[in-house]
Formats: sequence, C-alpha cells, structure tokens
Amino acid sequence: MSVTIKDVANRANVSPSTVSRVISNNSRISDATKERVRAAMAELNYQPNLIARSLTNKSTKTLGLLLPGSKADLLLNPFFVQAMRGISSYAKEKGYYILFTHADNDEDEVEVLSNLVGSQWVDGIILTTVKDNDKSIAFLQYRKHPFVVIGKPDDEKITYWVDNDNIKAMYDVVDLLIKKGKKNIGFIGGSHEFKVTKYRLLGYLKALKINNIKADLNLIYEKDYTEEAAYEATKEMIEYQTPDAIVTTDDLIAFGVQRALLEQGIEDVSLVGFNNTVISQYKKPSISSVDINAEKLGMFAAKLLINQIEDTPMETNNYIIDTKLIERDSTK
Amino acid sequence: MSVTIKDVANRANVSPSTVSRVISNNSRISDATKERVRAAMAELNYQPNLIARSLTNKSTKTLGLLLPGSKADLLLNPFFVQAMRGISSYAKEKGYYILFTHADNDEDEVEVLSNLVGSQWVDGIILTTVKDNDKSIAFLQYRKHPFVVIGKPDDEKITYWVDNDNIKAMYDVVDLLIKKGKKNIGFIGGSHEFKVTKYRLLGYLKALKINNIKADLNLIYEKDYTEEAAYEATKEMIEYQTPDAIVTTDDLIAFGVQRALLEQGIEDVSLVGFNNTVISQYKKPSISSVDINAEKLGMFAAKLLINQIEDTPMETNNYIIDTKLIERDSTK
DNA sequence: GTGAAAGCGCTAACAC
DNA sequence: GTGTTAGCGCTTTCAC
Repeated sequence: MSVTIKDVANRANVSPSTVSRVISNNSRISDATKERVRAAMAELNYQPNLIARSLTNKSTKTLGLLLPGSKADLLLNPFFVQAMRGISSYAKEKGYYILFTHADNDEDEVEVLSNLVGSQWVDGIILTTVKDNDKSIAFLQYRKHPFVVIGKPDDEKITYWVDNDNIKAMYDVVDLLIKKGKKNIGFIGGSHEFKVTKYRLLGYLKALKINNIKADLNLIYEKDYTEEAAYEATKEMIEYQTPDAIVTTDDLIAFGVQRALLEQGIEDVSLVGFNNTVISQYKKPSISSVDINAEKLGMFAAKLLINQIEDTPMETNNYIIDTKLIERDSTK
Repeated sequence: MSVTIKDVANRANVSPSTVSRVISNNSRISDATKERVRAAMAELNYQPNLIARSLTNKSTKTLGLLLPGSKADLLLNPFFVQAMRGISSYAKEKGYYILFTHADNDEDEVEVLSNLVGSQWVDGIILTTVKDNDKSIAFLQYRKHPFVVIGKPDDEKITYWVDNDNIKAMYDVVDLLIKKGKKNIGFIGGSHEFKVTKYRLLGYLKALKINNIKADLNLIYEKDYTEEAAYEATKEMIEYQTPDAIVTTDDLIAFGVQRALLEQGIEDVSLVGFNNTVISQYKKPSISSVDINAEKLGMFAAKLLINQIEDTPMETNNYIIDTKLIERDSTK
C-alpha cells in the first residue's frame, strides 16, 4: 500500500486538509505546522496520487498528442519526431505529461479523439497535421475541448495554431531560383488534401507572377506524399518538357524527382526539398532543402495549448515559425 | 458538465451499479435492462470517466515510456522511433495508452521514474536502454513496479526484457567477413557503458577465436556514440595498421569510419554498421548494416509488460528478436 | 490557522 | 438480477 495524505496527516498530527494546504502552499498555514507536515512527508516518502488529484481538480496535467494515421512513414518522417521533442521539452518544463497516441487510418482519427476527450484523460490535444475541411478540428471545436494544431487551419482566427509561413518559404525559394536565371520551374507537391501543399503552391505561383512568368499547368503536380508518386510525376513532366528547376514540398518527393532525373541522365535541373532531412545532404548531388524548424513548432504548439488550458492571457492565437533554405549542390 | 454514470442510471431507471455492471458486461444482468441501459448510454452519449475508474481500480491502463536523457540525437536515432511505433501499436490493440516522457540527463532519470511511479500515473514502464549497473532498473526493482527493458539486463532471470542476440548478430557478421577472406578486422563501438556495446564486442571476439585469429587490442575501440568519435578512432587505428574490415555497433559510428577512410583514400576496407538506418543505403559506397527489427522489439516489450501487469501466465520473461544483415556495397 | 465533511465518478461487497 | 453503501485519495467549502 502506498502512503496517502492521511498517513502524513496522522504522522504530523494534523488533518488531511492541512496537509493538502501545505502541498498547495496555502498561505494561512503557520510556518510551524508547515515544517512539521513537510518533515512527515519526507519521512514517509509521500508522493501525491495524481489520479486522485485529477479527479477532484478535473485536470490531468496531461496533453494528448495525436499522430496521423495512414501514412506508413509517419514516424520515419523526421518532422514528427523533432516536433515531439519540442513538445516534450516544453511540456515537461511546465509540469505536463504527454500522452502519445496514433490513429490507424483517417476514419479512426475522430474515434481516437473522441475517446481521448470523452474519457477526460487529457486537458488538451495537439494535432500534427491539418487537412482541408479537417474532421478532427471540427470535432474538437464542437466538443469545445482545448487543442492546438501544427499547420494553418481554415479558421485561422479562432483555432490556436503554429505554422511556418509556407507561402513565403516557397516564394523565397522560387524567387531565388528565378534570380539565378531559372525560367521553367516545375512544382511537385504532396496531396492537395494537406493544407501545407496548398500554401506552398500559392507561394510558388506568387513568385512566378511577380517575376512575370506565366504558370504552366503542365509543370504542376500534386500527388501522393511518396517517393514513388514523385518519380512518376517527374517522368510525366519531362515527357512534356524538361524544366530547369523543380521545387517540391517534401524531401521525400525530392528524392523521387532526383531518381527520375538521374535515370534520364538529366543533370542541370535545380532541385529543392522541404524539411531538411538528414538524408538530403547525403544524396548525390546533395539536395537543397528548407529547414522548417520542427522542434520550435512543437515547443510553441505546447506553449499555446498550455496557455489556453491555464487561461493565461495571450496576445495571439498563433505563432509563425521561421524557415531557412539550406543550400546544397542541387541548386549550385 | 459531462454526463456521468448517474445520469445514465436515472435515464434508464436503474441504479448506478447496474450501469457499471452493464459497462463491464457483467453476466447476471437481464437482457432487458441491458438493452435499456445501453439505449440510455447512447442517447446521452455517455463515455466513462477513465480518471474516476482508474482511481477505484488502481489501474490507469497507461504505460510509461521513458526515453533516455543526455543523448542529443535521442529522437534522431531511428531505433527509438521504430520501437515506439511497435509499442504504440500493441498497446493500442490492448487498450493501453502510452505516456511518453524523457529525462534531461542521466541523473534526472531516476527522478523522472520516481515521479511517474509515485504519482501512480502508469501501470508499468518501458525502459529503452540498459546500462551496466543500471540505476533505473535498480529503482524499479526496489519499488516493485512492473517494467520491461529493451536490452539485456544484468539479472536476466528476474527482469523482463527483450533484445536481439547481440553476441550472435556480431558473431555472424565477423564470421562472414572472415569467410570472405578478411583477416585483420577492426572493431569500433560506442561507450562500454551500454550493454549493447559489450555484447557486440563479445560476438566479435568469439568469431575471431573460433576462426583462430588473435584479437589485437590496437584494433579495438570503444568511444562515444558519435560520428566524430568514430572518425577520430579510425584515424588512430589506421596510423597503427590499416585493417581489411571494420565492424561497428551503430550506423552513426560507421559513418564516421567511412569519412575517415575516404579522407585517407582507403577504399578496400569492408564496413558494417548496425540499425540499418535509411541513410546507410544512400552513402557512397552504401553501407551494409544489421537490421535489429526495432519495431518488433517494441511490440514484444509492450507484450511482456502488459502480460505482467495483467498477471497473464507467461512461459518466459524475455524475447529474443531476430536480426538480419543487409548487405550493401561496403562489404561487396 | 486548522478540522470536519462532502464530493469528484466510478466499482464492488453486501444485501435482498 | 438489482439496489444500497462505502470507499478509492484528494481538494475545498464551511465552520470554529
């Protein structure tokens, strides 16, 4: 049997409520008893039962982290891992635990959330992707459960979120390529279903427009988030016309593009990925990539969520995290 | 206010205990009332409060996953990520949540564990590394708290654990190299502090012995788990003598070795890593590596732990997970 | 400044 | 079969 607040109370010759007050550092307790209680706690090696505390407080000091279903490469994508690290660090600092869970597929996601929320197991939830018309966001909004998403949601005014400025990030990349003399720039993105694809496409289009280059729909592809889909898209694109640069929305996609290019013996096409994965620097040629600062995204997500849970006044409902193009041989 | 068991009871005109019985599918409840209660639950959209349930049951159906401190590359090492995936899948299937936490450094680790255990927040704990004279294991043993470790512990009879057969895995690698005609084989491992280093070194020594090759201490290094340390070790080793093969205990180490070799213009030294990271296949030349099946390690760790928690009779206190050498250009 | 008592939502022993 | 009751360990009114 573990030691409870009652045991401490007995030992210190006070009532349980007094012990509770000492724990929460309540002011109107005399220093003398405070000392006595603390001593008793130390002697008995008392540790509060957080479950019991959670039940009374209706707060578990736990954040739910939902990783998306379906994507087999989920945990292989360093983005999630780095984000988790940021979340975990900040949460720990603030005394929160992280409940880690994953959906088996897209349909499963709301189900998982419903259990998490309904069971009252977590004070808030962190979503790691945003889709068009996101069912999970809709659900959490409906349930009025605190949450934050990594990615810019539809209703950017209401929802709490953190994201990079994806339009600008891609704009800068394309603009740079144009300044370097590239004129026919292809775009290969992941599924349009993901917001991030959309915003990066917008940045691409914007850069073309400002530089008076007409967008060519035959140079724009939005397929799956896989190396294979990107490989196929590239082959198709090349059949129509070989661009002098290709920008992508993910390193994984860039890998597929590079494979297709090399196979065709094409060498002078610039290439840019996103997420700055470790592998991109080991490719031949090494691939330039945009570092999205995932750990910082995670940290600030945790921050927004915890502030929200604790009703800390906030000046904003979102944070924009800076990005940085890491140039390598593929854009030299 | 969320709906409680009482609300359901009122609605169905039964007592709370009856509702509770329906939830746990207790046998001696008439089908009629069962139906009525179920209907009420559905209408009210009732979801049990797991915190309350945990308090009475003294079980949270949550597993604590502790990731080690200090190592900055913690989450970058795909081993942990893959293991997490295996753990998470199995746990979910069995209705358990995963509480994810990390220590900031080695001293912090017992502290974190103590809080986790003392707060009664988790039913069991998964440790992801084992050290010589492991403080965390000692602590959990002392507290008699269910736990399982990934890695072979000192007291392999008592503790529950999963691991690869690291002696055999390395033995097979070295034996294969010898069969291929290599005679001077170097060993570069991570810190001796980690059990895994020790076992792999044993496998290395065993293979040499069986093949009547005398071990040469100048060809054996145990340093940090970093690319840099491996790079330095290799340079030192070469100064003494260039081996015709080098085996390592981690891909990261193999990368450092390869860098040193390439810099010296040495090309005919076979090289083998461990963990079969994605990067190893993209290196030039691609690096052969032992796949340790981390996801399976995680799955079986979860299995052992949950069985232990639920007092399911078990025929064993450990599982040995198979490994597989993935041959690439570095051993061709 | 401190204690008594009620209550958080659930389960389980004990009645009937 | 079903209801009554006590209790899990804590916090928090409300007394004094």
